[in-house]
Amino acid sequence: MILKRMLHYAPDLDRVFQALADPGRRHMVERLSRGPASVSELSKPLNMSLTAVLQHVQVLEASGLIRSSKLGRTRTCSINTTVLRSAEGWIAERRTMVERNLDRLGDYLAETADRPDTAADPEDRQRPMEKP
Amino acid sequence: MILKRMLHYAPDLDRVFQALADPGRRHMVERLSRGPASVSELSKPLNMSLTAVLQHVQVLEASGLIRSSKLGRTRTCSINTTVLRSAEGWIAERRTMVERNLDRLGDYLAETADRPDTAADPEDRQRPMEKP
DNA sequence: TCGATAGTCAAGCAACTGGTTCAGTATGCG
DNA sequence: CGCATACTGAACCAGTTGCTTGACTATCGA
Repeated sequence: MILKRMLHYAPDLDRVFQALADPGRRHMVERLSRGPASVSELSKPLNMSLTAVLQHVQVLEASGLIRSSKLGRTRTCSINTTVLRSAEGWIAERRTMVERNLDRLGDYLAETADRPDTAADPEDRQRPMEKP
Repeated sequence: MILKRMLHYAPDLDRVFQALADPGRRHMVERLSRGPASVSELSKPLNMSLTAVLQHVQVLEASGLIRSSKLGRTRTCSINTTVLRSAEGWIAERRTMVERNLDRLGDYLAETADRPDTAADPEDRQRPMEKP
């Protein structure tokens, strides 16, 4: 087992989310999630110059989302699941935190309710301060 | 602010990931994941003008990640878990796709291996085309 | 060897971003 | 009332992004 770098490396979420914010780049990630591909393969469905596609590849690679290596004249790109997982993890942590707090609020409301005619749908608890 | 109704909307991943790409905005999301907050509360740890914070709030709200409503003179922001979940879902789908394909590749390699001295660490299968 | 293929580099450009300041408006409170 | 709070709007500005074109290098295959 190779324990090289990135064992406890803080992935650069700025760059990762920035990379995912472009539809063309998401398209590339989607394509690469089905297996490795060359730069020109990635460019085919994308209606832009190869130069532009290469720039997107560089953005994705700088974010760590993909890796690439050149063999002969073709550069082959593939996805790095680690970074994908860490972006997913950041969102998941915040989401579960929100849900946990909403549940607690729900419990609190249930406990202190004298008149139980209040809303019970958890989604409705997201705007708890809208009425005077 | 942006009162656009997005009821059965396809969440705009461009805007969502773009919103998450800024550390200040992620800080706000993190804060809001612990409960609703006003704009000036959000601004406190952020070392920038209130105007700037408000602009970030507008970006987050346009992405659907947060909602806000004004009561008296204070605007209270809260997180929308739905959009958070859809961003998480997009990443998760790609990640599981990658992992599924890596597993299939692993199985294939295991089946066709005459000499079983090849690497077994799944992470190493991410660069499968580096040899002629 | 020659031409097609695959990528790379550099420069330029319009649009977008993330901040600022200044000048408001509306509300809460003593 | 009068002052502080909390936000809002408009204008401006430097830096970044997402492309483009044109010139160039390197490799593959007949």
